[in-house]
Amino acid sequence: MMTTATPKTLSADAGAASPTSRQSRTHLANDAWEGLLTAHTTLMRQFAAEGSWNEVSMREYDVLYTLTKCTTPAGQPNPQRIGELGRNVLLSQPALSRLVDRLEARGLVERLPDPADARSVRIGLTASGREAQRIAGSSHGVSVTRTMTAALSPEELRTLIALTRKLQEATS
Amino acid sequence: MMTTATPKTLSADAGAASPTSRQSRTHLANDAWEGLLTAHTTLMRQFAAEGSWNEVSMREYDVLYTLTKCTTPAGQPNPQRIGELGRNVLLSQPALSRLVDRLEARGLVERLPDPADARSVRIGLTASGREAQRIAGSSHGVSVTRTMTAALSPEELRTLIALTRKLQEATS
DNA sequence: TCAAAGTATATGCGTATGCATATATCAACC
DNA sequence: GGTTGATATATGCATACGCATATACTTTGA
Repeated sequence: MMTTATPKTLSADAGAASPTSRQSRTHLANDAWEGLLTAHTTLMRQFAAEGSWNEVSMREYDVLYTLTKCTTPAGQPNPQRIGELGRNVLLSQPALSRLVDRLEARGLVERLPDPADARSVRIGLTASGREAQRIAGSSHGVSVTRTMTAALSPEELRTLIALTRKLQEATS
Repeated sequence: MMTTATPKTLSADAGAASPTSRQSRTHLANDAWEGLLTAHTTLMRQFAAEGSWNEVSMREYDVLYTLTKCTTPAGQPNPQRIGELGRNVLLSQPALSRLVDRLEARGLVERLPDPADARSVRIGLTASGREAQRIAGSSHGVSVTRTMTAALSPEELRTLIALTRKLQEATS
């Protein structure tokens, strides 16, 4: 999906136990990225098809989930800055600002002033927002669990977690 | 980024060598998906920032690359159906149809009749399209190689390829 | 303390996207 | 062979997006 040119033997030599047995490091790196990208596309489609995204779209859910996830060490809800939310969502800052507009208009989040910085705005979940996240999430979570466990063993899941964490850490 | 609710210990217990040491299979599956999603977001941003996407946007490149990649076993260029292209790109069919419109207007691809099926349209790369892919791809390929090899060893890259392949196969 | 540079969010505007649906063709069945 | 349902792509329309920029505030440094 995304690599330099002339692949030809892209995944043609994967017959044996060791997939893509002997390749240049460049080809290996690009194949890995392409694999990640393709898996992402395939899984996104799968999860979009299953799950009920009538109340809340997948991208909106992504924001609501991030807000649910982010709690203080003590477990208190912790309204996030728009910029912070943007780190998790593949959207431009203006697009995210307007996504928050729409969520706010529907009463799912609220813009709160930041006591420490008057430029900033804290986005907080409302009760409805928390509820919407919970409903969409339960359906989605089942879907994710089913698909991921069908494809990978627990050990492989752990390996995938470790590898994606390394990628994040090396990039950010 | 995307999981069911009440995560709390999302990646908090990853202190030791074995990350996310003991978790329910459900939590494991959702963490793996979240990891994949976050890595995707982070890397996409990275590759968008590097690389020169002036002539061709990343999504356009994705289509051009797919066309470059798809060749007959003999190595002949193999114009793809729009539906086939859509499998690789996270776009709706109408959006892809119009993306092809724009690429065609710029002379990067051409719509060819399908001899076997008059409903279908084959999308073929033009010389300019191949050239545009090559130029964008060389810059992008360097970026991908640098980032991926900085984060993961060759063995880890191979593992990631294997895992993402399993995910695709189990899903599609 | 004030000016200049930096940061966080919002808005104007043109374009791309998704949903629903239209159009054209194929495939199957009678 | 003609009708019915499925498949491949295209178009109308409302909406969401990205880029450039504006606005508001903070930080730095003289």
